[in-house]
Amino acid sequence: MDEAGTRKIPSHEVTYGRLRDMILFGHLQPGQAVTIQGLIRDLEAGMTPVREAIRRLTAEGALMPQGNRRVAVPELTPALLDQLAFVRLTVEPKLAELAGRHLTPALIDRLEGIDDEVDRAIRAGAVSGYLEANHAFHFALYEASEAPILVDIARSLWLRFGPSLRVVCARYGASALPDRHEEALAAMRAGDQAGLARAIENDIQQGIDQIRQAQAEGGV
Amino acid sequence: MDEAGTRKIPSHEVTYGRLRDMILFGHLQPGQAVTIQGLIRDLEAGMTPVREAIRRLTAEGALMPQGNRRVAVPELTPALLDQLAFVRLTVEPKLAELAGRHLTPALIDRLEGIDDEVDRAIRAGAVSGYLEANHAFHFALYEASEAPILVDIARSLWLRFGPSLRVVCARYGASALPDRHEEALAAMRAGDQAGLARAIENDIQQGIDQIRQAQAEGGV
DNA sequence: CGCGGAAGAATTTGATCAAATTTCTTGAAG
DNA sequence: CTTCAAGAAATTTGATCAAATTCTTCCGCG
Repeated sequence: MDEAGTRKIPSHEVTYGRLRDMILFGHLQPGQAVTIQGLIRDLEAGMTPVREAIRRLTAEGALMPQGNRRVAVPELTPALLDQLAFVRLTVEPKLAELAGRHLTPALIDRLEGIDDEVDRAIRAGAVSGYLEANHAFHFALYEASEAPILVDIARSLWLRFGPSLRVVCARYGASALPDRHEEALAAMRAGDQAGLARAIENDIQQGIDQIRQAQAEGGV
Repeated sequence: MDEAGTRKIPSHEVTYGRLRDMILFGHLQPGQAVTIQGLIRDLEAGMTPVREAIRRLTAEGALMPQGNRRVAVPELTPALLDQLAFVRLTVEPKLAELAGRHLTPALIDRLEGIDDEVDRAIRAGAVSGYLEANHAFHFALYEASEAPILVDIARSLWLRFGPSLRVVCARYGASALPDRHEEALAAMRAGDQAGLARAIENDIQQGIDQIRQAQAEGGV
């Protein structure tokens, strides 16, 4: 048998996934700096995997080179949020519409199951659980679009969005969060692609409005 | 304080830039594989810089992991081109419109100078010169938008577009290529932001049509 | 006798780590 | 306030190990 190590997945992939999730689900706050040495300690990984993970996430916009040799989670200014909103509201409804053409009953069932998790997390006030289940719902749907370039772009947008969303959740609680998924699921069952795209658009718009409101109230 | 510093550029940045330009300007063909060892030889760089350059460009969609351990320049299928077209036609006219709000006479002069280079390259049939000058024109404009997220996305799209564009140029010659830049420059001088966005949209549409036509005729 | 395929060896390539070097930051002294 | 030195962090090279591809050889079959 094999020994303890899973040799199938390279260490740099694992390290990338861990760091990505830390950013995506808000375990690193906007503005927070990351160092190679610090991640070597925290993630218990070697230097090469950590370096590559940082480079990848920098290329995806999840990290930004700050000044000379530092890298940090970027803060979402109102101007940046406008740009994010513009692209998200273009790309993600399109993904939903495309996905609507390839939906199977099995996938709809799976999405309902994920949405149940979202609801449970909201009722329990579990911020991390909400963020992860909400992400899972959207990307399980988007993957069905069979449009890898659009999915890539959506991933990058979510990485830029995640840290700030976490801050909002922590401030106002998870109960005030958007869940237009019922609307989306109804459209899926009805085979209504345009309605599905609209439901996703509303869901996204609501999340963006939450962050805009939080920004207006100060303290990012 | 001291003059615009001669900050030393790390080797991995230089290596990234070189490899990126090789892809962007079609010196690597669609489907062509790249190896770490090969790039160490060709770019005369160390292993770490090459690895990081590959990771970054993979994250940007300029390279794709092929099967088990290889990475290659992805081929642009009709389905992928549709996705690219959708996002390019959304993001780049928007970039043009935003840039239109920050145009200065100096920048317009500079863009005219770059467009002269484009024309010269077309008349000379210089494919590489055309690709580089055309890229310079668009991104000199886009940079003025002060919308870094949209610029990032546009860069990623161009990286996915470049190799196939080169193939089309090489096949039909550079003289059949789009140059709606005059239209764009006229709109800039008139302060017509909507017209500028339309001109850029036409320019992009023309480039996409060229590749669609080439794909329809076979041989990527 | 020639052809084809499979098994195994050799070479190439990728992944990871550790050490050496360079560069930047920081804090104290002039 | 500037300058210099010490320390920490990032960069880079080289070495080592693991995985995969390629090449070779040999056996069986037509």
